[in-house]
Amino acid sequence: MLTLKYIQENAELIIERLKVKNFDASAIVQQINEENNKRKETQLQVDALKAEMNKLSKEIGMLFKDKKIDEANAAKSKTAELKDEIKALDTSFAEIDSKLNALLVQIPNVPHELVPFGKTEDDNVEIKSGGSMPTLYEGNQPHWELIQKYDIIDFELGTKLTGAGFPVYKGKGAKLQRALISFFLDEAENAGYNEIMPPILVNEDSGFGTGQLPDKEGMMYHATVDNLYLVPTAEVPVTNIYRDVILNEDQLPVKNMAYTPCFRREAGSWGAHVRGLNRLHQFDKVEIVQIAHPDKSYEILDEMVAHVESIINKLKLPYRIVRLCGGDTSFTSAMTYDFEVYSAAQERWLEVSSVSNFETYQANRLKCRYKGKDMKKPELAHTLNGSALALPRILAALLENNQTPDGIRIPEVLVPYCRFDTIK
RNA sequence: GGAGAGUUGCCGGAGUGGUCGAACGGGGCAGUCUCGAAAACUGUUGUACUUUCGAGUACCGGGGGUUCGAAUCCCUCACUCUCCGCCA
Repeated sequence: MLTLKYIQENAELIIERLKVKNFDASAIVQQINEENNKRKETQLQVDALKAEMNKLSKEIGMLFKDKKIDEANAAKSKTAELKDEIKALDTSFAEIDSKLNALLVQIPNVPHELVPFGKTEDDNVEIKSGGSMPTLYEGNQPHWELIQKYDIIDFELGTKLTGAGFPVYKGKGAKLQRALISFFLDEAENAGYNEIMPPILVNEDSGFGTGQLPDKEGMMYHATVDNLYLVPTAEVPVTNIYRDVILNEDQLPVKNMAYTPCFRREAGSWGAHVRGLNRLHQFDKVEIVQIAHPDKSYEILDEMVAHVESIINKLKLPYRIVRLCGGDTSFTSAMTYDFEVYSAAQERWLEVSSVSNFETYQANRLKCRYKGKDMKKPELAHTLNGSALALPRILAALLENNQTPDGIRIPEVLVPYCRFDTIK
């Protein structure tokens, strides 16, 4: 969420910029100002009363010490009224405070000035493309047919064991998953990221810290007996490592990566565009996460984009990078780049990575701060994350784009990991 | 799952009803000394909100309660440790 201070100092700018996200913030900003004024007023009163109470209590203590019991008891009787007043004001302060908080979490992150206006993905701006389009042979097939043909991924078996959207990877399909995960982790390691293997169940506080809770509760699987949530992305546990942490300025940037399975309930529709591997309830992903100095975060965003691009290049997939328009940029993000790879048999672009700078928006919820030598107070850090990469759609594109009448060719970089070069 | 003991600042650790945001030790930072360093000595060292910029308020695992007054007493939840049980 945005900080109160920032909202107060930049109300006009926020309202103007959020139009890019098609969000009218004017009413909420006004309500926030009103609540905040009430809050200040109440705090002023309650603090004064408490100060008086503290003073009285000390005096009573002294009187008892001096054995002036009667005087002490007289003073005691005076406190009752004060106590009631304090209690009442404390209650209304808490109410105002939670109202204010509820308002604050409703304002999306302010988009960066480069984020274009727009409502849907059609308004995203392509900033780069690369790789060469494959020309497939006559009779090529989409991946959902290929996986059956070579018996490497079994959706029906997954349905038997769990339900729709939980595929079973078999034989070379399973090995290919393992190979991709190892390859992605090694690439991230070479780029200076520290490997983390986090829990894949998280508590409520963590869900709140990265913004999945309270609003997007429906996206996560909930283990209700223990009140834990299955992670929708490694971003949640890995970013929450820094919840309530004050880092030293010289520790920045913190570069972590993690492989986890990801679980998404995805209540949305199921149709032609979400066939096969295009949308799953459980999938694998390697995530890169950075905690950055505010002055460096956009430089770092570019670095992260370059990292993802290098991986896709090594896999020799045709891709394009788009800067998301306001309408497509998520609630919490200030700027997001999406990577799409071309799926030749489906003849469409598949989103395989999303790299975002959240600036201080997540950090404010997390209370993730840094402090430098010459700083009086800690400041909020910037958080960034990106998929590097999500497996299923990469796999779909690899299978489709590399199919030949004699089988599916494995990209060279993966062969040492797979220890086979063709799926026949 | 059963029984018991705990949770205090950057770390260790004292504090069982009042002057405690908290002894003492370590660490960090600044200074003295030194060509420099070490040692020694001196000082300093949490976060948040409010502020008429003097200060005020809150925080000793979380929440609630008792009391004029709670780190300290009570309730509750979470976590940690020890023993028993179970177990990859």
